[in-house]
Amino acid sequence: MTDTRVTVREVARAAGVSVATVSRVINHNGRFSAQTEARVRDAIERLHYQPNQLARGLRQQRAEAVGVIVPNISNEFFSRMIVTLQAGLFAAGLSIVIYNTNHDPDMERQCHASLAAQRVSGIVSANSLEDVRVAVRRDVPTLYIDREVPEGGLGPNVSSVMSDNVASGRLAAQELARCGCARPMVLTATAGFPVTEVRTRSFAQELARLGVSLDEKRVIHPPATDFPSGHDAVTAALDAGLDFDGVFAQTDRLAMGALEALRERGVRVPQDVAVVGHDDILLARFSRPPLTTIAQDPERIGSLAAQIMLQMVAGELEQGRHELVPVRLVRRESTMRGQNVA
Amino acid sequence: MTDTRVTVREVARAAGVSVATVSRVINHNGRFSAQTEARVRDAIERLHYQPNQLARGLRQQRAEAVGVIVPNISNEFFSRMIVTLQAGLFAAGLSIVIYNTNHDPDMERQCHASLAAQRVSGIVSANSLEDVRVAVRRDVPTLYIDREVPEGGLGPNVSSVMSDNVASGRLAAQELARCGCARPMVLTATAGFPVTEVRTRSFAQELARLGVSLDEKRVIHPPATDFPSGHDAVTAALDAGLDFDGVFAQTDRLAMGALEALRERGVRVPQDVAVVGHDDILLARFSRPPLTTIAQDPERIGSLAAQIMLQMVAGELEQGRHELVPVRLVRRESTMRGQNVA
DNA sequence: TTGAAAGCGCTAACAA
DNA sequence: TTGTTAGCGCTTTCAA
Repeated sequence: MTDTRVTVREVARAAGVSVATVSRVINHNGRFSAQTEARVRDAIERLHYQPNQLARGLRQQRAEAVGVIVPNISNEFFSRMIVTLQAGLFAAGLSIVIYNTNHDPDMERQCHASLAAQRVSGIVSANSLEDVRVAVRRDVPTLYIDREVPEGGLGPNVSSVMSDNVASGRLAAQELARCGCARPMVLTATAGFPVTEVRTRSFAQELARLGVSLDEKRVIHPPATDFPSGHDAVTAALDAGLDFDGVFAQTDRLAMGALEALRERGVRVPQDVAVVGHDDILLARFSRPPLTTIAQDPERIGSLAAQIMLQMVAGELEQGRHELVPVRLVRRESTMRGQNVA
Repeated sequence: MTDTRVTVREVARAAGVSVATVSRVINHNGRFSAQTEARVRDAIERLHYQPNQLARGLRQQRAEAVGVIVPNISNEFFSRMIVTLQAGLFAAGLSIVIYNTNHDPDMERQCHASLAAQRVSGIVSANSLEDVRVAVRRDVPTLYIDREVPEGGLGPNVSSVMSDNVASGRLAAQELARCGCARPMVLTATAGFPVTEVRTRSFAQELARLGVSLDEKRVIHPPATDFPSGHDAVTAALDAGLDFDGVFAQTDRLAMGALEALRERGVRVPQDVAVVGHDDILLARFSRPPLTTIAQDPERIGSLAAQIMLQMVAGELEQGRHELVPVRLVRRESTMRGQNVA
């Protein structure tokens, strides 16, 4: 069993060298003879020595850990992303410290304070509300997930990884157009959410290119992005007599709420209304009907994030990296109309 | 902006006191006049002082952090549990460091080594394969989730929290019996998984009490607990001509795979076969037909875990606490036969 | 190639 | 009530 008590001192004594030499061997620093190294490694092995990360961190002025801030880790997108992020960082000896903010700005401030106090080597911030300008003043490498970040002038300590949201909007537009939709509706997030606004814009643009116009009154901002919000928004739209024959819902949960509302009112999907979701969560293939959706790749995002974070921590980046991860359309029954069931 | 550079020294100087006094005020330790306290707090405020957790941890011989080891955080049960666990610990100033092991014993060893090196204050281990006897020798408080732990004699540093698995088995048995099932089948985990074995045993016992017997040949151990395993196991059972009229699947994913296999073969649920799942994941209400299942309460488990961990860390426990969290039957269409659609 | 020693920022024992 | 100081375990000059 790893004995918590052993220190460099013990190892040094056991190996018959100084603590400095032990440290050199551990960190591959400076020079030492092969013989010395062997003796030290042997002592480490025998004593089950575990370098104290607290002491090392104090000395180096930073912990071998990265902070991860997400709205809610039980969101499938984030939890899947974190799996690969964690694996990638762990392989390089970095641990991850996780916080959920539930989009609460105050909680977010507390998390950042806690991470500062822990002197983490970097911060991965997903979909945070925090002001980027504030972050830039910090000197700790920060990587934003799913977040529009001004590319230039932020220096080497700010990077970002996100899905190709322009492609998302475009693919959704193409799919609904292919279904022959003439009056498409959008269920998006609360107004002002950059990522979803990009998608909506791109959606409208591509529709226009295809000769379909997106009417402002059919762009709906539900209070949240969950199932009930989708359900209620569509129910309200039907009640208000809003006329639509296609839906682009910016989360699958919104889409599934929409499907339920439509079914309740006897509106047929895809015959009367075609529906495209976004994310491709596990649920999507089980909805009634199974949901066509724009799949994100959270695993890819996580491993890319790990890679970039490691580069930033190592000081290898002259400039922040800003990466777009491809999305793809997953066609299921909710858009299977005659013309595209090839 | 939190300035990373400020130390107790600066604060002490600014407040016109010694570093010891600053430390006392911060930690509510020892005595100090109200006036001194005010001056110190003021200085802390003005300088945006953030105590260095690395230094504090080194001095105290332990970090203000708890390690969390799970098979895979993208498993809904764990991610939901972690949300409340994290919140509960954060409120007490503890961060959580997370690892995924994917049930790999070697990875698990590495994680424990890493946590030891970080001198975490405690470890929450979910469904781990690690030997408890090994853990007992460690002096760090360890809390097992979903894990049978011998209650006595482990001392104050080992606790456990899990669902009431005996109740799970009983409820499933009652539900299938109520459906009139005479030849129930069980889809469980790989043999030797303690938690699921408890459920199976309790299931069989309650069935017996109700006059139904569980035939060994209808207890099936699929290779994994996911959708394909459930699908393949049921398909194989049908192919083998196994006769059954009810299924207790020990995860909802297994259950959903079973539903799909049954549908493919034209077996009607619930008319021909009634199905009960376990966990109540988000998906369960969307299956075809919607799945009756035994709901676990991961949020409750997480917050209880936080509470117990805090007690252990504070040294308030004479004995480890071993808590059972209630489960409940959520009845949906997969068991709605005439006799119990009340 | 190796060792001695300073010091990272903090807390706590001891003195005053 | 407050201050002085040792030392947690490590890395890294500086000297040898």
